[in-house]
Amino acid sequence: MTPQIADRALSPTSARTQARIVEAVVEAVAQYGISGTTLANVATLAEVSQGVLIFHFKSKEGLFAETLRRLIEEYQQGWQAALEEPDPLQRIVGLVRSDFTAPVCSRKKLALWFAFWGEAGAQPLYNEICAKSEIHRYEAMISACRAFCETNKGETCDPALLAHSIDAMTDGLWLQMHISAKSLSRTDARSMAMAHLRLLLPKWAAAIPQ
Amino acid sequence: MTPQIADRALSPTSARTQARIVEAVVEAVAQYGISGTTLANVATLAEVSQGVLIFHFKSKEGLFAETLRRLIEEYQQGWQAALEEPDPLQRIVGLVRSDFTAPVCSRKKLALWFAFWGEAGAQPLYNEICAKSEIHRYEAMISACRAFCETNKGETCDPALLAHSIDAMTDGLWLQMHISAKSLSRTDARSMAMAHLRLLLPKWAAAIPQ
Amino acid sequence: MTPQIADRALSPTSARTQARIVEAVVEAVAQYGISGTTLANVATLAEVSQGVLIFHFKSKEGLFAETLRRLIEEYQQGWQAALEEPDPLQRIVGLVRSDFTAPVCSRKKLALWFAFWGEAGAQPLYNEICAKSEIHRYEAMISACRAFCETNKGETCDPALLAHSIDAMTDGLWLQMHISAKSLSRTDARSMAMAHLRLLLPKWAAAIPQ
Amino acid sequence: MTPQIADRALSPTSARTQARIVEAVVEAVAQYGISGTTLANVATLAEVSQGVLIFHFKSKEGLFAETLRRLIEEYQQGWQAALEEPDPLQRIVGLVRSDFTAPVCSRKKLALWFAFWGEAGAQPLYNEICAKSEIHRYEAMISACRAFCETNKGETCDPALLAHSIDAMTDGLWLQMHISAKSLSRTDARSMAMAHLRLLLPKWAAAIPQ
DNA sequence: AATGAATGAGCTTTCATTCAT
DNA sequence: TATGAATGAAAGCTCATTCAT
Repeated sequence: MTPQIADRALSPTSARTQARIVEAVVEAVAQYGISGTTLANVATLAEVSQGVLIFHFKSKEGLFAETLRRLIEEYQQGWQAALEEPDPLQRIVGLVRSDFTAPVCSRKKLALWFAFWGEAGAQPLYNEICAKSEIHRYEAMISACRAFCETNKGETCDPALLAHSIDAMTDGLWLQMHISAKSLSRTDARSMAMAHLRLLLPKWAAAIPQ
Repeated sequence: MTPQIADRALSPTSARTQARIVEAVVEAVAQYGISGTTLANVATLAEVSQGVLIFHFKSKEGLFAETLRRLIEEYQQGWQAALEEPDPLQRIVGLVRSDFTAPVCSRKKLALWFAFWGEAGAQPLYNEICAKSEIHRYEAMISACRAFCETNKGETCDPALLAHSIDAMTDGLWLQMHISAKSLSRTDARSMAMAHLRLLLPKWAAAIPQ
Repeated sequence: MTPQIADRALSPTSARTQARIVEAVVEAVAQYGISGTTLANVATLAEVSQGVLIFHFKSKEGLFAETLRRLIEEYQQGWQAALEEPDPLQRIVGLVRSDFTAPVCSRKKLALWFAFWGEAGAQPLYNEICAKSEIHRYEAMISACRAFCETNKGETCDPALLAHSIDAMTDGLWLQMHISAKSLSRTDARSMAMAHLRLLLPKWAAAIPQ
Repeated sequence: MTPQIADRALSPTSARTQARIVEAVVEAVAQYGISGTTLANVATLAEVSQGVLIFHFKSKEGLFAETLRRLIEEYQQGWQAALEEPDPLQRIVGLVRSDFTAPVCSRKKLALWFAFWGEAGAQPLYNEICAKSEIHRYEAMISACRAFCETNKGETCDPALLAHSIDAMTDGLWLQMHISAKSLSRTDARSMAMAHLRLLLPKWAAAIPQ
């Protein structure tokens, strides 16, 4: 969706090669960290020559940025599916649950997210890409919250507070899964997120699944 | 508390130099990220020669590890002060609030934490240091939660759930402060953490400060 | 015969570059000694960048080891030619004379041998490579000596003693040529080796050339 | 005999410290080779600070040169004892045997000799020191040989050839002991040297010991 | 499109030497 | 005399990038 060369269609061969390379970056970053990931070990993992990496992505930074974009893209496709749900509460539930699906929330993907967040403090490019995605996602969440509050006029219901609290809990659970001293499993984390949601919305607890 | 050479006292000169160097690492990592931090720019920031870095810390990795240890040490000294509080609930409150004090929760320190967490996925050494500290802190939190539940026998009160939920929220708020698309301030984050606590313990909400 | 990468054929370009580099190492060690030979001066002598040295030989030690292997290889090809001689005595003579040919016994090559032998006391790798080659060569000498003694049944003739004595004399002459206080020439050394041989085998003196 | 500071007597303390340092150099060179010997590991072995090395020997090269001088000095004191023998043949025998005494011919000392000879190709200073010592020793040997030939007028006897052959054999045996693929013992080497002498002087074989 | 040898700037590290104490 | 922290030049090595093929 955000290919490197936007104005020209990629040949199928190129697309396949690029996908393979990005996959190798994911593997390398998870294995060696961002500072330990070199074009050489990416090339080895992708079983291509070093030259093609530059050929397709122009520079190492370009390769990393593209990898981040695809990571975000995949994440986005996950949560956007939840938006089709007509009921606002179920939309909120769907958004939260999408953060704990297997492809999004694997050990490898979490390592990738934290690797980029770790660098984001210093690399404005990553920061910007991450921030844009986060805003996008937050917008979806808060509009679901707003819709939910609308439908429950009698109750005091602050959509912003709700959205922030939900997002913070999700992010925190991701961090705990990543550092994993307590080795929190994906499903345990999801259960905790749901429990938090029930705590936030005690009146609708029955409608919120495990 | 965790000096580099544990079995021999450092000369005051050495201690001062080492402190200056570690300070420079903090600055450099916050500014350039872990992968952009070189011995050269650390030496420049500390206004010492590159040689002393190795002289005192043996290697770049040793320097980073020592920096991480001191970061954790500082953090720990913050939350351990809260343990002196006799009332369990106030101990919990104190632990949470200590995560949002200025020295622990500055933009620079957050960048440092996330830089290390980003690398922790790949660097077993960092992972181990972080994990050990996290366990230590979690122990303090859960024992406060247990004591709190003890004193409130009538209520259903799961100390583990309580502790996990509190920690997850704190971690999530740190992450949001770091990525900062919504530019969450330290005091706002603290307020949200307190609100979350009141939500978890509605019966004691009045005893939980802003 | 002992290429760096044994399981894959080198491209002609690589082979040429590697040969050039090894040649430069020989020059550098002869000129500056092992401890004075740096990747920088090898690169300068070979007129290549420092990077290629590592690219082709992985490390400085790898480069030195390969140089030693090629030195031995060249030496070996010299003495193995002598083995084709059918007469055992002439085979012995041939082996001895091969130690004093121009390519094997130049000032530069001697400097190289002694540089490696000097380090061999401390570097197990060099020691092993040297020892293996020496055993190989000694095997050739002693089997020639055994064959010679066989054909001269009447005489008392200890092949091991003969072989050891010949080798010791050769080695000693090499050392004297290297330290060269008396500036012993290659041909003078060869004459002395031949004289020593005639002394050891007085009955066959006439068959042993100058 | 050749102290670093010739014009001023050393204090006993200094002399002791210097001796200890030189001993450490011997150890270090035998263990790590010349290129692996640093002031740091010499200081560690000698259990002194790095500063004193420079204080006493001015530079690393000065330290090495002094070590070489003391090595030679010790060697010289060994063979000069043999000169007191009135009989020329026994003087020759004594000179040869002095090359195979325990202090002169240990694994460590041989490593030292070859380390310096290895560098002598490139370091004029070492070369000069070695050469001077060698000439000195050769003078002693050839004058013994001349005296021997004098007393045996009837025989053809070339003192230079004799001396060269003896020295070459000794040097060769040293080299073989150093590389030691065949693990030649000191006493075996001495026996071979004696056998060589008997071969050179068959008429006097009975007077030449094992 | 793809390769892989080559480059060269810059990295981490080493180490002889200096110097305040 | 002796120490050991500090220096700084230079070492070995890494790695993003280039380019002839």
